[in-house]
Amino acid sequence: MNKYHSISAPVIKRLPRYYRFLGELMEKGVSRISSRELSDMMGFTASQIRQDLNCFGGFGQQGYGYPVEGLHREIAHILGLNHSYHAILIGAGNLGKAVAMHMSFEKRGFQLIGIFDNDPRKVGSVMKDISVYHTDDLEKFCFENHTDAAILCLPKDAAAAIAERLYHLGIRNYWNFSHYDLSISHPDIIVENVHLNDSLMILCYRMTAVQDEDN
Amino acid sequence: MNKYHSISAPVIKRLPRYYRFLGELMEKGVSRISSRELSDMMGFTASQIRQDLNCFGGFGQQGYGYPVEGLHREIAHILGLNHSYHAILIGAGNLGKAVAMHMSFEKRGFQLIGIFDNDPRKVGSVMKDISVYHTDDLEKFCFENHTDAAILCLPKDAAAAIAERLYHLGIRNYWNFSHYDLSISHPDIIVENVHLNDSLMILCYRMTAVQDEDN
DNA sequence: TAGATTGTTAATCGATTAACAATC
DNA sequence: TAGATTGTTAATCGATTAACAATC
Repeated sequence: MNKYHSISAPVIKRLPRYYRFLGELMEKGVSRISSRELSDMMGFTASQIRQDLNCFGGFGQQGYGYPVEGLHREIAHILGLNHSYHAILIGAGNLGKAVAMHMSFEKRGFQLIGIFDNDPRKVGSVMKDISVYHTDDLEKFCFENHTDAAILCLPKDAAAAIAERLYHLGIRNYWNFSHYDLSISHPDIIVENVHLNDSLMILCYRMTAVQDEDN
Repeated sequence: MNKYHSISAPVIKRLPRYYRFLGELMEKGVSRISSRELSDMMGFTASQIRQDLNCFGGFGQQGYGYPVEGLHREIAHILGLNHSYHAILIGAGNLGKAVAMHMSFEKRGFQLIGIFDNDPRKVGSVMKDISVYHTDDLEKFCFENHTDAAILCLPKDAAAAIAERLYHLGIRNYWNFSHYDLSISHPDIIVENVHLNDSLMILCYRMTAVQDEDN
């Protein structure tokens, strides 16, 4: 059984933010911090910060606060950043290329081990030391290389078919940039979605809502 | 006063998803749908769907359901997708290029009117019919062109200084891909964050949590 | 009219905030 | 010891779900 049994989604979503702020504090040479000070920095209440951290253990010390470096390390461990999950990326278009080049996978618990595309002009090239293979070779590659997760950077129509093949290959973890809804067909998979369109529409809504207010 | 006064964040976040599913139903030629059927498709409860929609008005009909096309159009309007907000994009690296090329801004209430970068090799080029300018010309451009929003696709260190300049130019709406926390300094701005690192870490957490469970 | 399904109120559930005793 | 701040329980707040009357 997971030692952090059934942590609620809102708490988990805040963990990376804690991790980020603690990292910044470390860079600034701050060695200890109280929930109150963190609260001022981050915009969460001090109470919430203490509640969140206590889901995982008592990392602080009464009358003193939290040790910045220790807490940073603890959260890294909670997030599982010490892992090196093998990930493949499907779709080497603009978005796939950006994800491959831009992300520090190693710092986030992953290692990118292969990139796939069905454009013959891209196949055989190398991005960030990683070879681009043809999607036809997906099965071959996955038999030869243990693969933990797939990153989907392809259009919706292509995503459905590829997802089916990946599932069949035993891959159960997905970072999904496509607009295809993975979790509908297979309930036993873990999907983290990045829906850029949704995000942009939410910005549009908020801009519009404020404008209406002014009238 | 906004006619959709104080809609809660969870409801707003679900709107783009409704919009997406209704669009798919339209493509399939479905003309009406009940909250129950939508519930099965989308994984929300029927009750929640009815509650959500009723925040904005009674779009359904008892005994019949919701008209797919009408509801789709209504949600587009609620989201403000009929607008054409002028947006500029700062940072034409891999990520910025992907965002510029990949997104259908027009369908999401925006129009991309300029791209900025400080790399002289990029300045003067054209991406998707949009010119790339030097960041030095930001002020000049914004004086000459009405600008509603800025898309930040640059590294954290650069983001802080640029954000300050943009704020000074009167830009209050941001789609932020950088790891710089905009909202801290200026509380009067609207920021929609896309934190890819956070998203990847959450995937890592969930993969790790499941693994621990198995032991 | 009878069946279906919404709109809406009431009940439940969960997350956040407040308060304070424990303790460094 | 006195002051500060955590860990934790209790109170509040808000979101989701259930139920059902209204009505197409």
